[in-house]
Amino acid sequence: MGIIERKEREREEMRRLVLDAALRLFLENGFEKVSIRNIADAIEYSPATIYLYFKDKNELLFALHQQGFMKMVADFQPILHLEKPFDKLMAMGQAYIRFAVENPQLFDLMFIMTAPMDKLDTEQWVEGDQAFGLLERVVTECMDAGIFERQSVQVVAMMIWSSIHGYTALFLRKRLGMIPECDRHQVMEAAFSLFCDTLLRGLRPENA
Amino acid sequence: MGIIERKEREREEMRRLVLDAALRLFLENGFEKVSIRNIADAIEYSPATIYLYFKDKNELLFALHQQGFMKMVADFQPILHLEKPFDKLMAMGQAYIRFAVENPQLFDLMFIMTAPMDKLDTEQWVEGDQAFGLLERVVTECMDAGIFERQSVQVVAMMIWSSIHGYTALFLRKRLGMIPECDRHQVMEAAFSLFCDTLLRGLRPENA
DNA sequence: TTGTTTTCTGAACAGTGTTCAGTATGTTTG
DNA sequence: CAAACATACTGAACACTGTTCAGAAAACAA
Repeated sequence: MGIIERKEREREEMRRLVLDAALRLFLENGFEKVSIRNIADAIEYSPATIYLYFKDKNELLFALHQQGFMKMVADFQPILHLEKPFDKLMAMGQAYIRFAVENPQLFDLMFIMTAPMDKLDTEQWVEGDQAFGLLERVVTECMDAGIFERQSVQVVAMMIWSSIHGYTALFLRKRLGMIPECDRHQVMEAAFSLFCDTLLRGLRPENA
Repeated sequence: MGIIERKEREREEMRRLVLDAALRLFLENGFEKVSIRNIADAIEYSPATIYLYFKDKNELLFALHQQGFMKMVADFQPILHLEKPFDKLMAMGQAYIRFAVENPQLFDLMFIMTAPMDKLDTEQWVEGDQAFGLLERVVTECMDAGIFERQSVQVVAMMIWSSIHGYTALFLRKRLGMIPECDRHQVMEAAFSLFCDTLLRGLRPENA
């Protein structure tokens, strides 16, 4: 009786249909301007149907947030094959920023919007955990290579992630109005590069 | 003819009445759950009346965002009288984080939400400019005191602000799920303190 | 073909931001 | 003082939103 398996498959296809349409609309029009009714129209179903496959809008957003993480992890993959640990670290920072600039809506969903996070609350955030794990691994490599002084990997990774995230969050939410439009890109790059230098100098072992 | 002046004053009082009620409701119930109608009910006016004093909801949010900056600048005032420049810098960082934790709604409005920012767009963001100026001044003092190597004040200030902002933004938007609840506070503090040390070591003049 | 289960939908509910004609109030002028 | 004007306010409506649910339609089982 493969019939229940086919049903399961059809169910998954329907979820995909909804998610693909939703993502397309979100990327086209931004989040504020896309409603359940819009998505339903796009796939030619009734709005009520969507609620047969997603508990509510937040669950739909959370599914897209997961998709965003899959894309991000895929984007990061090539970096992990670089040789020098510190180059890896810098490349990851740049990739993070680039991901945010090129996929602002996804990034928003992944790291800024509250909505998709409301459903899990105190529960473990596996997507974030996985991505953070990547960073921790590279930090560990930097320590193993003697580039960073040995100390809590978690704390160092946290500091680095926060710093990179800060730039991107402020940029995406248009909080860089104090820097003239024309200089902005330059200042951002300079600040990133300064951060890398500062890390290198500030975290290196004392006897180096 | 002080009559038009009185009208002007009454107009300002009405704006205050709306803003005070709005802020109270926002702090009580969060942003998502407060509507123009709620605010109108609270001050016992019709919803339409609010539109005589604010162009739309975004303008109201922007006014509250300004109020948030006034509070923040006031909170920062005592710090500016500290003696050692680097102590000032650290105190500012801590004050920024503390402000965010103690006034999450205001902070949201000031630095995260897109809504209040939509109205000015490319225009100058005077509130942010002013606050950023405070930071730039302290960074300059650190350079003058020989604690930091001389370089672009703007870039250094940018780097520091971004880093501190990163922590708070991730924390407020519940993106620290990979750190167990119990350790979180500890890790955050450790990361902040590590950042201060890293700055000190990474930005000090070469010959020191 | 009948009965049962699953999948879907129209219509409604309670809410949102916003507009506007019309009323009520306050101010100025003849 | 009364008429004319200006300002302040509101009820009702518009076009939306997320969400629910009784009942129609389709798919499956006997």
